[in-house]
Amino acid sequence: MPATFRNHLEKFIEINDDEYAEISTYFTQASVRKKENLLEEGQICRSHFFVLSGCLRKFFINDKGVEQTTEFAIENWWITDNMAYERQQSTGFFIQAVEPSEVLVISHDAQEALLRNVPAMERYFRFVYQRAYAASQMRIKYLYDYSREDLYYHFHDHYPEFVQRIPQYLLASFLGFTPEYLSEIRSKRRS
Amino acid sequence: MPATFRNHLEKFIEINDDEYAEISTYFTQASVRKKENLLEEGQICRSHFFVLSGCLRKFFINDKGVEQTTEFAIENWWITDNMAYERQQSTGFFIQAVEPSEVLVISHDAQEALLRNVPAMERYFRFVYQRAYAASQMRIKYLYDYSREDLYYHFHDHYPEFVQRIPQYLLASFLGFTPEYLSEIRSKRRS
DNA sequence: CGGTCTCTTGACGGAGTTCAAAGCTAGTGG
DNA sequence: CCACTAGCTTTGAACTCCGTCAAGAGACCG
Repeated sequence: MPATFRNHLEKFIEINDDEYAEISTYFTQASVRKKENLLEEGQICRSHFFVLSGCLRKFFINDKGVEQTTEFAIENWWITDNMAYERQQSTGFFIQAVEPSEVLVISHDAQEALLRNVPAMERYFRFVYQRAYAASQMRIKYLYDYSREDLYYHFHDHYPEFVQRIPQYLLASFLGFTPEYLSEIRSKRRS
Repeated sequence: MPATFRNHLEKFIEINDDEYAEISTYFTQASVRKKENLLEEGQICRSHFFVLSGCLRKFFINDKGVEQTTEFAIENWWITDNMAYERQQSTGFFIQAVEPSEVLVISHDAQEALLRNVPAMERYFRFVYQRAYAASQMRIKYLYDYSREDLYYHFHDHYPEFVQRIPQYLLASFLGFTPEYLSEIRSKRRS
């Protein structure tokens, strides 16, 4: 496994060479092409993905047949359908590469074993979920607090490099409105 | 500390009497009256609350001066402003008792020490945050997928005892719309 | 170059908000 | 135990944000 993952782990926990060697045995690595799916609606959600490079998104298809993006994952983020993963049930989501990406993959069984056998990883994942939960709570606050227009400007100012990186229609999908309305917002400020 | 907390812990981890005795030393217990605040906007968020009985809610006040409820916590749920708690920063939220409640309180410092000294609690909190994160993700999905009316019926069918328990205007606030609109929705079905 | 994918523009419609006022309910004190 | 008040819920009218639909203009890739 690439050194970037070890560096990432060491931001949270201390590990020695032996431990890292053991941790490595639980993961596999995969390359995904743009638009390739790592998870599809109806499948059992067996894997948890860690993004080494590139960008993934999670989306579902609503009753009008429109893709609704609920999450992006870039370098050093974990992504899966956590509810379906935890219960090993079928998912309502797709996980797709927005860019060509490199990911680490761990199966649910492997993750359980890893947590049992390497206690430091309990601590690591406690941090990961704690931060993810806190971020998710703030996201919910913004969804309540901001208008669609405000959401766009907030995201635009907070993650400018991200707005550069992904197409507008995915950004609109993530922010919960239509590409047409995003276009309207952008034209307002230009004038 | 009441046995209900030990029962709750033992759904996730195994602990013996000595461990439970140690765990107990990190917590204090508090009674809160209806409408009493456990946290107020502008304060440093120092505590994490576990609800033994009763019901708490978390809300913020938006730019129009309206209270927006983002979360309820009933028996066996944890609640705090996780982002502010983690960073020991000032919060933008209030946490208030909806009903007379009994809570366990742990400070940030105490929680850190507890996690260091009782490894089983790393595992416990990993579970807690993992589930909370998964639930939060599903909540976000619903916010994207459902109309306000659908949100009401979804909540109504999924947590009927909860709809009984809390006043309508808090439910409207939690679902992200006005009491007037909730009233309109309800009158539709009655006819 | 040709075709498909992405972004823009404008007209119209509908879900949900705002404001105001009146009815209802529940807690409180006398 | 009743009466009063404050807080909660309902109703209706006007308004706004944002979605839908349709059509055109760029832009990217083979």
